[in-house]
Amino acid sequence: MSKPLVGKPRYRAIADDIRARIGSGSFTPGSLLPAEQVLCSEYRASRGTIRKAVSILREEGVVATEHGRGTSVLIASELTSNPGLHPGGGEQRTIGATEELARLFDVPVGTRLLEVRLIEFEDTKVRSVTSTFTVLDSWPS
Amino acid sequence: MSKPLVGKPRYRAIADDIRARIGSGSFTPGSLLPAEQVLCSEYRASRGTIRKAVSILREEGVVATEHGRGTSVLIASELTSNPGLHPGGGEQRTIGATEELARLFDVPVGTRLLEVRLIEFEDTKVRSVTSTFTVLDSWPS
DNA sequence: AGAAATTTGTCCGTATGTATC
DNA sequence: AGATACATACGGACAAATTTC
Repeated sequence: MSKPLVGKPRYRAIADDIRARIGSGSFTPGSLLPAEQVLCSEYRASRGTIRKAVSILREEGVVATEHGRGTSVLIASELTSNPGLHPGGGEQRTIGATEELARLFDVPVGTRLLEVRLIEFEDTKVRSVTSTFTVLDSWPS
Repeated sequence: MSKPLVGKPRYRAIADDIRARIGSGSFTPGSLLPAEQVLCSEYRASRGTIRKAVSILREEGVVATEHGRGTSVLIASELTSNPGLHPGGGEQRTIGATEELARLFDVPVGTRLLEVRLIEFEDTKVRSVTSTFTVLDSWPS
């Protein structure tokens, strides 16, 4: 771990750590994350805290969870080179379809989507944010 | 209440009920939702379940929560006439800024945003989804 | 087919911390 | 300072879906 863990909630620190492990290749796309019980032991945290951490990554489209099966890693080391969604940062990235987007596209949750983001500025202030999503391929297969 | 509450988790049934109460005008924009403790009593549910229900409405941009203050209603009976985000449904709605959008716009979470959604079809299949967000006004003041 | 083990989902209760009024 | 209200974290229990044997 070797994380400060100060100033932010444990569930967020854990989410950051898991995200980093995905980015570094410790967890590879298509594979399953360790079970919640295992993560509880590893991080010495309760299941609720672990589930909250994983839910963050799920929201980000980094992983997708299936009842009774486990949580799959969706994206790879793109994470490290992925500039994210900050103003002035990169303008596109791949994500796993969230529940809402999956419903719109009528594809399974976790389907890889390309997000292209356009940010319109007014001076230094953000005036509008536009995101366009398209399906890249299907997932799991 | 008088709800079936079957086939869906209690936290979702409760979220649906609160959303309906907002839509019907029982809870008006700008006012605070009853405290979590009160909702616990009303729905005879644990605090975790109530918090999960409220978090759904927060994700939807229907309400915004402030630590130590309470949860404010953001939108009004638009809810009932608001077609939402289904393909073929309406194309715009107002939401409260989620954490990510708030960061991009550099405004407080819950700031009212206008979302305009454009859905491109290929035959009957959705090819792309584009959402544009702009700031409507500030919140709380 | 079916039983058992695994894994995530839901729900409860409690305690403590932190922000606001 | 005190009261109120949300945030975080723990623990336990059972249900539901999947996989494995």
